[in-house]
Amino acid sequence: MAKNKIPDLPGKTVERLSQYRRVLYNSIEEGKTNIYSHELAKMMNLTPVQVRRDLMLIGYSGSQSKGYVIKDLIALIGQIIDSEEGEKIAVVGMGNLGRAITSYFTGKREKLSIAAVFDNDPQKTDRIISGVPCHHVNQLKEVIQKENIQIAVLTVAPEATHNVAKMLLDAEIKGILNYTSVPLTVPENVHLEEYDIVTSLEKLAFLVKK
Amino acid sequence: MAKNKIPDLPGKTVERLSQYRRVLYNSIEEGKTNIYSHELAKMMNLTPVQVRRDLMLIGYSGSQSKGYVIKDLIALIGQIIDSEEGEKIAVVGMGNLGRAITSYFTGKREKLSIAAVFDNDPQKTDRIISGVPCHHVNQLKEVIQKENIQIAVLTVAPEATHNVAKMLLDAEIKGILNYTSVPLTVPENVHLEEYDIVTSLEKLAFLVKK
DNA sequence: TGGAAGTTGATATTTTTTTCACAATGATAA
DNA sequence: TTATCATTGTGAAAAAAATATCAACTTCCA
Ligand SMILES: NC(=O)c1ccc[n+]([C@@H]2O[C@H](COP(=O)([O-])OP(=O)(O)OC[C@H]3O[C@@H](n4cnc5c(N)ncnc54)[C@H](O)[C@@H]3O)[C@@H](O)[C@H]2O)c1
Ligand SMILES: NC(=O)c1ccc[n+]([C@@H]2O[C@H](COP(=O)([O-])OP(=O)(O)OC[C@H]3O[C@@H](n4cnc5c(N)ncnc54)[C@H](O)[C@@H]3O)[C@@H](O)[C@H]2O)c1
Repeated sequence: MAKNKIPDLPGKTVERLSQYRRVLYNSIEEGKTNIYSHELAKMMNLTPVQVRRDLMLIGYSGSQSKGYVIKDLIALIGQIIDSEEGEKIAVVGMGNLGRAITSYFTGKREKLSIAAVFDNDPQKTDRIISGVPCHHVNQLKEVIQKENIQIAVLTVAPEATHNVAKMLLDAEIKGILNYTSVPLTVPENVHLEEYDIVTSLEKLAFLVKK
Repeated sequence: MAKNKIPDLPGKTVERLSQYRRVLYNSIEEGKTNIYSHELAKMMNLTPVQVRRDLMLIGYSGSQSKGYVIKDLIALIGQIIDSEEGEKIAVVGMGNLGRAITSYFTGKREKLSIAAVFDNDPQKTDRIISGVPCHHVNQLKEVIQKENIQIAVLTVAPEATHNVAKMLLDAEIKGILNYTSVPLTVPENVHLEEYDIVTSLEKLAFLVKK
């Protein structure tokens, strides 16, 4: 592994770093330049110690009097979690969810962009959707390799999940974010995240009934 | 607390129980009646020990020869995570995401239903969307209390988040699933879950670049 | 009949994640 | 100058989560 400047961070810390950056952008907009661990913690429903521990892990130091310098912290988080050249993303399945995600995400991050989307419905393909070209799914491998896309978001109809996943692996995708309710299994050199709103709601329902 | 039949389960176990049930439904459809821990584990990318541990926590016993009886297990998971009378949900913000979620979720679970949705755009209110009545947000408290809705999904425009959250708390909501990128803080008797696709994608990008 | 294979259930252990506790620092003001 | 205060950074402890290990049970088959 060539780049070894990246510390070996706990997964939870990586998620929080992304969230820290999000709220820090808001703070900048409000005109703040510095922030204390307890302020950041409050905004994220965490403890100040948790915040300091995370920042310690990425090697960032603040000052006791002024706290952390927001723009430096944002920059450092970027160095840690962004890739320098940027990372391209594909969304496969331009139904309700795929379109919602594409229109929401587009332009949100400098180093992460949705470079192509796919569907198998000719009504949707060969046009621009939310500023992104929509290709027919049978061009998936070609486009992914040409554009050097490494990450895919799966929002196809459930019954198409396994087929499309196979195509993605064949195109040597490196990470998949699976929103279909069909669980996937991938080789261990491919990173997989899954999310289902049903799980979140059932968890909430469980907590509420207690 | 009246109901004390509910074991005090780890949050992670609750999430997995919801997912077990989801894949078990699929297995039933494929004609299976019994399942071994290693099969369930494989489908969910877990270890068999993890599966057995979770089932132990809810007090379910299988047989060494036949494994677990799928329909019994589904029923028991239901007893644990579902509320008997069912739980009603509101979705606030009928934009792209709110509509995608509503159409996806409706009819998916017996004990969890989206009973009302809200928006502030007169073009969207006072009609049926994906089978659910859409009210103007200024009727939020009234409808939530009349329908006895305890859980809300927040998918409004970011700038409306705090206002709407305040209204939900005022209507004595018990759980909020927040999809806006604006972090919320709620009283501790209210349960809060947050999810943002940007976090998932940034985490994936981090893992991919390593 | 006996033993090999494969499974569950549970205790023990390890790993990961969070929290505690406090020394060190620097700013403030008496 | 010196005491006070709020803050950071971090080793140590605790809590939570995952994994290892293995006895006990069932089935099957030689
Ligand atoms: N994880 C969540 O929280 C969540 C929320 C909503 C929906 N979903 C899931 O996301 C998926 C999409 O949901 P939706 O509401 O957008 O459904 P949808 O029916 O609106 O969209 C599905 C899209 O997939 C396309 N498609 C079907 N087969 C395809 C194939 N082989 N190749 C390429 N595209 C194909 C269809 O043309 C359609 O555009 C479904 O699997 C649904 O279960 C998940
Ligand atoms: N968490 C995620 O992964 C994710 C993904 C996509 C979008 N989002 C967020 O979800 C929200 C909705 O996204 P979208 O793409 O559907 O946007 P959208 O603009 O399509 O929808 C927003 C809806 O909220 C309604 N609204 C605005 N103010 C309101 C108010 N005061 N009361 C009631 N309704 C109000 C609007 O009328 C509109 O229908 C945004 O905050 C967006 O940032 C999150």
